[in-house]
Amino acid sequence: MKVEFDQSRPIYLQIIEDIKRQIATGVLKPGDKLPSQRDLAVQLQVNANTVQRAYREMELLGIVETLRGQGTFVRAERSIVEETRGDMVSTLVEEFVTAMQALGYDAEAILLHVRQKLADTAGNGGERNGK
Amino acid sequence: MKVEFDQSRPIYLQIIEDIKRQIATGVLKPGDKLPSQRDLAVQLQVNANTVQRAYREMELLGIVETLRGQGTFVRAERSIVEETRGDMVSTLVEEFVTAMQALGYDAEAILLHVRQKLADTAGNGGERNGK
DNA sequence: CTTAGTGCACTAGGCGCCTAGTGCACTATT
DNA sequence: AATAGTGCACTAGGCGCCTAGTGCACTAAG
Repeated sequence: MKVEFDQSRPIYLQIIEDIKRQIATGVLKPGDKLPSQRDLAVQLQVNANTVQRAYREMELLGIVETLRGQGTFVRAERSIVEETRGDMVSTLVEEFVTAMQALGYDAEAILLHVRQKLADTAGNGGERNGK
Repeated sequence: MKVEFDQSRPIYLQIIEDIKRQIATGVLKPGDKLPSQRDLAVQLQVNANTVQRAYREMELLGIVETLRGQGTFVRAERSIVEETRGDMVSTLVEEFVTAMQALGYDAEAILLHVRQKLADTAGNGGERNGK
């Protein structure tokens, strides 16, 4: 697995975001078992304590559930999955639009840039199945 | 001035981003004098050394120019201003689109969300003068 | 020359993130 | 009972960011 972490942000937060994304996209489903703290630590080439911290935080967030001696599992009922997904999207869009407006772009200009980027991506093998 | 800093990221980086944004949007123009390190520190309620670090970094980036004993000035010739602006937008759009795709959204869905957000913002007193 | 404003270098310490290592409690399997 | 896998707590240390404070060199204005 890839180990790319943004050097300027806490790793444990990035681990949480990654797992939340996997839950939101259905890669991880309710009831699924997460890798053990030790395993994920090896996989991400990170210290076990860092993974431990990420898992603990997610437990407090109600995203996962821990069974001592057995492992950590995706707790999310349907509603929570969708809520998580919704929250992530809202935050993303919110921050993007705000930042673009702060740079002086109006609605049209923002949409234009997004369309352009999407067109580029579609061209470069970044083919996405249309569902 | 407001002092809101993202707790999870280095303050000196956020100071740099803010100033780059001001340059990109024309709030700060080539030749303009930045606040002195001490003044900005007071203004942002941050230690002078933190501002010092931000200024030093920007000097290395070629964004500003320092005249010992006089102050720090926006160095950017036209070309650099536009380049800075372009870089910031590219990065923003790139990261936004990538993140949305990682969440499983296709082009249409992404555009829809952006349009929706823009519509909201336009409605809520977030009125932007049409230049 | 004196004074004020500036950039800049330096020391010292607090705090959070991360690493490293150890040990214990619990569960499931054998 | 023994073993392996798990979550979890604890200690110790390194490092980066930030704060706090001081002093020096340079520039401009009086």
